[in-house]
Amino acid sequence: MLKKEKNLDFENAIGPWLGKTVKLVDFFLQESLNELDLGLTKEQVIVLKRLHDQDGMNQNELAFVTLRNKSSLTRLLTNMERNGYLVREQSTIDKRIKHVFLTQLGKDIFLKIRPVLKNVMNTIEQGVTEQEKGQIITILKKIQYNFNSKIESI
Amino acid sequence: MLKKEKNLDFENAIGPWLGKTVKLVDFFLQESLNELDLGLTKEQVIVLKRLHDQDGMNQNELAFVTLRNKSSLTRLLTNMERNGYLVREQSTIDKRIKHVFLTQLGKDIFLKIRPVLKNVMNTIEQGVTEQEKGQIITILKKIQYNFNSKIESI
DNA sequence: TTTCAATAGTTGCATATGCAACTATTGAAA
DNA sequence: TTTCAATAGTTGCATATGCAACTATTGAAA
Repeated sequence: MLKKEKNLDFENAIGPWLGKTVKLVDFFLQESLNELDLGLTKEQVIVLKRLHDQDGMNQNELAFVTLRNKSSLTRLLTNMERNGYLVREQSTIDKRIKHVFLTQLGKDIFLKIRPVLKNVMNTIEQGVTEQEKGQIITILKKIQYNFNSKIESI
Repeated sequence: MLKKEKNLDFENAIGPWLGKTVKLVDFFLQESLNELDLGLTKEQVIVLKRLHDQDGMNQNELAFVTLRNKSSLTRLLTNMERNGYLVREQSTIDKRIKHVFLTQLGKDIFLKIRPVLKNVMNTIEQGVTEQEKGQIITILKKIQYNFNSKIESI
């Protein structure tokens, strides 16, 4: 068992546990979305959710809150615009900026998928006590702080 | 504040906190790898790590432990084979199966990146007490259990 | 006014991913 | 032996991603 110490220990480290957990959650989310047969990806769903909360954000803001590179966001929005979920509108004040608005279709679709998101969130927290919920969020905040101070660009 | 209850609450749910945390970790890991200028992706590094632990796994096993679709793995391995990190060898016992072995280059590269992985894992756990570490892993296991029982295919 | 660094968004290039359909092979039942 | 469902891996197609270089626009300094 001494040999173990020389290697990277994935069993007793937080990182790999986190990574695996999020992958399982993502699988389940995408699988649930596929069942709806709307051709939505989980990434698109997050954008719908953010715009539903705050319509008209510009692309920079949307990239920031969804933790995406602005070029990734550009193409994600292009796909979603093509599907009629949203529109981009150039700002009259600053012509560099584009505001993003949900269309009626986008709003309707979001209402359809909301139960799916709720179900995923409920499944995550099944059997997790309120105390544990507080504990994990506290620890996750701590971890985020460790990286926020190390990462300059989003 | 009553309106909040009707919406999905991303602030007090575990899922979004998990997702954001993993994204930050992944950014930092990829950024650290980019500094080494070896052209490695974080996905490739995980494969190197797994093969370093257990050389000669077949593709199915490797897909399973890295939580990847077998077609994703096929192409990930193709890229890594092209870069000379590994080789595939058809099994003589069952010709459908391909075993994957690290080359000397692959082994050398892994030793170079091991400190980077160690650093990421240390950064995650900075300021996290042993007690908290136990807590979060316990809770993550619980969450994984919730999904493992719901997801049939990997 | 002119100049030019900073900013918002886009595009080229390369990688990673999943689904569905495919090929090759295996092994058990007929 | 022959047949055929099951299995391992690959390929086509579409989406998502990040870096670097690009265009268009802004706004402040000269």
